[in-house]
Amino acid sequence: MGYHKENLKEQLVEIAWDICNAESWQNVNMRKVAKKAKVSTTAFYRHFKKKDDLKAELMRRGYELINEGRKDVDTFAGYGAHYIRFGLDYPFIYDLMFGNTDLDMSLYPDLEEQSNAAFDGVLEALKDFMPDSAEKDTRIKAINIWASVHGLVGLLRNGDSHVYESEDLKWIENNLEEYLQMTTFS
Amino acid sequence: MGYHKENLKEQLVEIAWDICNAESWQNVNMRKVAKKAKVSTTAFYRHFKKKDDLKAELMRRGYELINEGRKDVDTFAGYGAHYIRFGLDYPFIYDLMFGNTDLDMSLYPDLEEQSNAAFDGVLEALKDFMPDSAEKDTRIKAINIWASVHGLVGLLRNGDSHVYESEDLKWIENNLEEYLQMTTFS
DNA sequence: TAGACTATGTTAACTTAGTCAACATTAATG
DNA sequence: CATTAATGTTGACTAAGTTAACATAGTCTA
Repeated sequence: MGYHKENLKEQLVEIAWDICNAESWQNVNMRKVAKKAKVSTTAFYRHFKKKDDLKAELMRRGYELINEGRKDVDTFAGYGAHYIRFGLDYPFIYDLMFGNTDLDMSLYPDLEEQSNAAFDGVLEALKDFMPDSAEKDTRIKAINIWASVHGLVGLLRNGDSHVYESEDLKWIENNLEEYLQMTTFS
Repeated sequence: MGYHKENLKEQLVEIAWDICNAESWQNVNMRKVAKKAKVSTTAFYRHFKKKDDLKAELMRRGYELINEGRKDVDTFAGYGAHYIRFGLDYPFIYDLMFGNTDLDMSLYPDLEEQSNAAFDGVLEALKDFMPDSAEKDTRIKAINIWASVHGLVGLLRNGDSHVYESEDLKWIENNLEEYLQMTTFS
């Protein structure tokens, strides 16, 4: 309980992650985070330059988590399902990662790296899956899959509208692999 | 130049639209909007309950714009391209509409209506396009298209990453219809 | 080991932004 | 014309990000 904390930076990130994960990034603010860590509001600024740095770090960890998890996946559809489940399991972290255009990723190389790794994963897996396909076709396909996976998460999360809340979305959610087969390799 | 303005509410919305469209919603704030309209900061509150109401109105207009435009489209792929182009032509309005989970649409029925209309459009068009398909398959397909269209806009906008900024994205952007044919009806 | 340099925390305060309350003025209505 | 409703303004409050000045702890070297 000294004046200096054990590993404050890590603590702050974890607290912020927890709040963001539970309540969305909008509910993460310096004063709240600091209070939970039992330090002054501004202690944060000894470890980060600005709040955006914290955001970037949360995003980076999100990608890291996705990238780790996918090592266990073998089928391609299972792969897509893995991404979708991440979006459903960590909805607010997911928002931060993909619903966000205002952060300049090039300012955060570590983040950019994880982000690229995530997409590369799709591409590699797809190459294995359809080895005979022309290089370009494979890449276009990968883009399409990436795109539709992310779009789908959005739909699955917004069950409020007339059309989406139909049986269909529930069916899709419970049959992700089959859905991906259907739509990707029809 | 009286104390009362001609149609202040409309003016405020238009100013906000312009700022948002040019610089993103983050750069829209009451003081700036009020200044451009040459009224006091708080005049806004005579016409809206809170800032979110303004956001909802911009979103609603975005959907309206999309829904109007699609009446001119006939081919199905052209239809998808129409959505994608909207995302590219009005990137920040698009962000507001689709990169946003924190607004409870059910609080804004007019907005919800336009939003539903947008999705219904996809569904109807698809039914026309593949009339022989089973009802459910059509709906699933519509969801997939909706999802991938939105995901694609995100990719097309983030040309910063290694993988995305490849030729592929440029090719897709210039050949939206072909891309949609390729990936949707392969 | 003393002194000095660096890292890490704290306090107070500044700034921007959303919003409200009290008051002022114009418009509308009986 | 008098009252009321609508619309604007001023001033102020609050929340939140951030900075500057100061304080303490840890480290490293003479």
